[in-house]
Amino acid sequence: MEELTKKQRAILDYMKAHVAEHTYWPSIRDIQAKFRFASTNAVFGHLQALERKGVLQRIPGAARAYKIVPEVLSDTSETVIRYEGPGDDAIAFESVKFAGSIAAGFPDYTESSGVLDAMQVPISASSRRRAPEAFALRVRGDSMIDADINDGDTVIIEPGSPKHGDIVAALIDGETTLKRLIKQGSKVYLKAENQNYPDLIPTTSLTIQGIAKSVMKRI
Amino acid sequence: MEELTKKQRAILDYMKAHVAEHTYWPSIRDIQAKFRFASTNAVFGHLQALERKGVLQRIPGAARAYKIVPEVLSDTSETVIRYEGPGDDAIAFESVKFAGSIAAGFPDYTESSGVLDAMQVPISASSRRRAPEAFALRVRGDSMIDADINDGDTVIIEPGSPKHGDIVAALIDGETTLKRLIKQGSKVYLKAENQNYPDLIPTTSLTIQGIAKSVMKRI
DNA sequence: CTTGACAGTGAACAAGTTTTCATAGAACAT
DNA sequence: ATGTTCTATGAAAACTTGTTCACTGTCAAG
Repeated sequence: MEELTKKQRAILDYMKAHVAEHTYWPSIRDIQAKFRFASTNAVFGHLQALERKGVLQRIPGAARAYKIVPEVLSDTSETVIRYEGPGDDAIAFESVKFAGSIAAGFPDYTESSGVLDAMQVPISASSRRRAPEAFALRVRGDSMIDADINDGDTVIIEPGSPKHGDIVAALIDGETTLKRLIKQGSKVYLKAENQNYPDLIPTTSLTIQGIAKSVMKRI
Repeated sequence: MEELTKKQRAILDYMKAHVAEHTYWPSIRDIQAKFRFASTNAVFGHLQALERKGVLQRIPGAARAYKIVPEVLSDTSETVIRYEGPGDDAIAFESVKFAGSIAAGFPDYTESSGVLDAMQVPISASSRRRAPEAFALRVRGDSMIDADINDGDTVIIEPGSPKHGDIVAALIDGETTLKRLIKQGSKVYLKAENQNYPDLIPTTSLTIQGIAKSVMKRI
């Protein structure tokens, strides 16, 4: 996989975050405005690059229509969580969506062939202790084993303002990961609950998608 | 909340499914094609109705851009599990009855069979499709701590034929308890996952209410 | 019978959006 | 020096999409 440039990375992150927040993709003009481009074609070029590099799939001619190609993990694979729904195969739903989240985002999705690891998938609210925008994620990797969150577990994420020490789902450098949030003065970074993993210092941007409120384990 | 007509429900479901599958919303013409409308305005009217009834929120001026208003389960609903319909609907989360608490320590009476609450769990948490009779129990006591099931946890119980070694919710001597099921030849008894607790040998009868498939913990 | 709500057709329009074309500076390897 | 790649501008073309308008039919309530 070709490396992404910083700008491409940032644009991809923005697109993912946009879907996570709004449940629909940004238009080229939305991206243009966000990054203060003077021309839509600047964005267009980046999108072409992202598609050429295989991380983004555009639907020709359709507005606000994309698919995310799951990013390949490096050997030092961090714990990456994948949204319950818009996953590749494993689980019914998405999304959100969706979470896929779409699905997605959004309430009530299952099963998805498309992958979208930035889509919020609200659980239909019935329980009073869960926010309507909560969504579920499946955990991959073992970077949180000291917090007793293991590979294959399902984590329920709720949006909100994270405090120091909260375990959060965060979008950092293009990957969604589950880590403990550390706030030290002006410094903010992510910490794995596993001695073998280094801290994650955000280089470009850090987007907190929600706080892990509970974890579900298969017996 | 106003009732949705059949067509409106179908369109809303289609839209949700579309997002779940593609990660982006359908255009009006996509919907038109799906339902064989001769005019886009037919769809337009339905979308207006969906928005007026408060289940869908359109983003003015933006293409393929919507938000779903989470549908709240009615309190009077006796339905325990919501399944995805045959192709039309796709639901990621199903709700299970909350059947009170269960003693993981010394046997204790269950709080009758009264349903206290309904919680929603991801389908993936246990099997791909949960048995319709699944229910949730809150754990009290510490007799299963070696199996990492602690006081305050919530376990999802599914009816079924328990195998040796399964953790089961059992009615023994008139009390419901959570223990590991041991089958040794003709002998069947319950074993706590805590050295401080003795085995439970059934004196009169032993009724297995279900198998614990997954456990949910607050973080 | 009439009224009104609901559902739909068919055509056209306006805005949103993607895509193409022409051009150009900066960084960089050859 | 020279060509290539990446990034970007500016404008326009082409297509997609949401929206509006005029009109028709159905069905139940008044």
